[in-house]
Amino acid sequence: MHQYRTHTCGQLRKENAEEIVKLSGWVHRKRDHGNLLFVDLRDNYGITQCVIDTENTQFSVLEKVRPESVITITGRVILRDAATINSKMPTGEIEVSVETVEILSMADVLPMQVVAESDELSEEQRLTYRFLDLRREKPHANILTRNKFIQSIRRRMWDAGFSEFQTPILTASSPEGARDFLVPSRLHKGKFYALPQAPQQFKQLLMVSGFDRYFQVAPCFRDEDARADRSPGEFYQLDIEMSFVTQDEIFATVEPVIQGLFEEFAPTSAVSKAPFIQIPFMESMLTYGTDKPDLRNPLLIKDVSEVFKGSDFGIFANMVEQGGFVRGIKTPGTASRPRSWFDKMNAFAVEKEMGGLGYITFTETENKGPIAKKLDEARINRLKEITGAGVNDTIFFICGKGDKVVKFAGQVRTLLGNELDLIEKNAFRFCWITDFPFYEQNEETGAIEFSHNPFSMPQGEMDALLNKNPLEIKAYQFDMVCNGYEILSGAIRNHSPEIMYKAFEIAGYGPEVVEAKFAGMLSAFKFGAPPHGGCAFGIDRLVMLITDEEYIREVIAFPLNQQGEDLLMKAPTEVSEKQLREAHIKIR
RNA sequence: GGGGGUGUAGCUCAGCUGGUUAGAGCGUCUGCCUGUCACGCAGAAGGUCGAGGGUUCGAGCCCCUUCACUCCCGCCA
Repeated sequence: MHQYRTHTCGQLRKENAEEIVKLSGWVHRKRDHGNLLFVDLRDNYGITQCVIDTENTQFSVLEKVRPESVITITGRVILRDAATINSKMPTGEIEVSVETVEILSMADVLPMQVVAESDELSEEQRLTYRFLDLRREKPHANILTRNKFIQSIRRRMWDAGFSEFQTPILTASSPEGARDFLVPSRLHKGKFYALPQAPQQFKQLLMVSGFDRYFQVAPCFRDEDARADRSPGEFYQLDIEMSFVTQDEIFATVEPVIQGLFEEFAPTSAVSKAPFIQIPFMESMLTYGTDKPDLRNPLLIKDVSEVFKGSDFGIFANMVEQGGFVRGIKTPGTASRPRSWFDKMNAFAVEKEMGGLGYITFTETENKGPIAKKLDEARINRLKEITGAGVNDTIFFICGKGDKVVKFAGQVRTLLGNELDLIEKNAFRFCWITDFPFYEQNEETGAIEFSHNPFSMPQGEMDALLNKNPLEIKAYQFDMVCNGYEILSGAIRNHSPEIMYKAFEIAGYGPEVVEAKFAGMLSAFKFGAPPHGGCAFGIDRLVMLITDEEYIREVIAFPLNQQGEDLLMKAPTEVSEKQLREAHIKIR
């Protein structure tokens, strides 16, 4: 019987000495000493050193084999001399003395070096020859980690009483949200399917169908541009939905899953313990200048507008008078920093077209900085009280108006945290962001629009829609954030047709629009719908966090490049006239 | 849609103020080498300097156009 191997290349140990074994794999490295040749043979499981000398007639065969060729070696396992043991390799105490060699697949001269560090290769090369790239240690390990991670997700979800479902890939274009990928219909001229941006409506329909606890490792498709932490085109999410739940019950269900996953896959890192802290959206925007706060950064933004109101520091006082604000960030122990450092911080603000970055520094003897002289002692004391600043500390000020400046304060917080090396190392810090506004006002048109997700339930339900200022209504809408990355988004859904009609009416849509857009959902909600809610984790982003990768491509086997192209398979591509004709498509 | 960066040997890059025949490391090929493990030593081949146009006595280098890749903003309910 033909056989490719008796062991893998990561398997043999000194206990196997004297066994006749057969190994198959890739030629990782060759070290040719003329009359003695070492070949490192590599497979998915490891590397084993094989050795042959000129007494064996197959020496010349092996000598001519190029790196990355696939070969089978038969030979005897021998113990290495003490002096030649390689303690860096799990198989380093033995080697295989080659008896026969079979070449299964000779490799051509390589277009890129497989034995190289990732950062020595260009993205273009790596993606064009992804099959070579994925042979390399780190990319290979990342994809296997992803496998184990998803395996663990499934086990944890099943253990928590969830069932896994599959929902359609060919579905209807959804009117809200991202751009759809469209698929033309052959049978229905002029009509299109869309790939799902998320299984949102289907998982809600499953709840109406009485399934109670749903999850799916769901492929999602959005025709939007890429970022370092956002794969273009497609990504996977852990999609979850539950019936008869409150927001707190969703939190309590999800927290142990995510905590457990991070403790399992990042065992040497500090991981937040459930329950995770909850930060209302408005508070997050004030204190962190973002709705994705990195809690590893200890710096906090405080509103100090009251201190400057009516003060002699005209720029700030006037801004507060005009409805603006002043925010302060205390940085501990920075009083002795040279002037050039403060200039550098200021330059950052100028670069962002934010005027500048004011500051007061407190020493034993004086309050330094141009702003300090304009404030009386009472105001200075109030500043110290609000920010917690004391001797040797500096307060940086951000002054202005509007959303852009709120976010700028967040950028300053991040900059200062990095500059002062205050970011907690080797830690995963989780929090919930809650109470997102249900509506927001379009800055240009003044129109009331959904700020997030029209499927979520407004807090206060119908009563709030009827009696509150729309801009003050919160949604049962939440995110989970880890180290500055949004890793989950979720909501308690709106399962009431009446509330849905009213919610859309406030956003300027009549019932005919709701019926046209969400016919299936509305129909389902009219025949007995359980209150339900759920959420979705970005799986790629989670794997990126646990593998400590900066780019999401590193944890996806075959990612598209930034232009949404597959350089290996050459997608997207033109198609034949016949295919176009059948799809009723004409290219302009 | 907008902004930044990069493009020189198969790969990763250097190339000064515009000036002789465009360099290095790795890889490839040839020769030597029986204990290496990023083996070593000697040698060789390998270039449309992304493409097109311009300025100049002279362009890898300056200018214009264009293409590709990459990062960011917009966008991502």
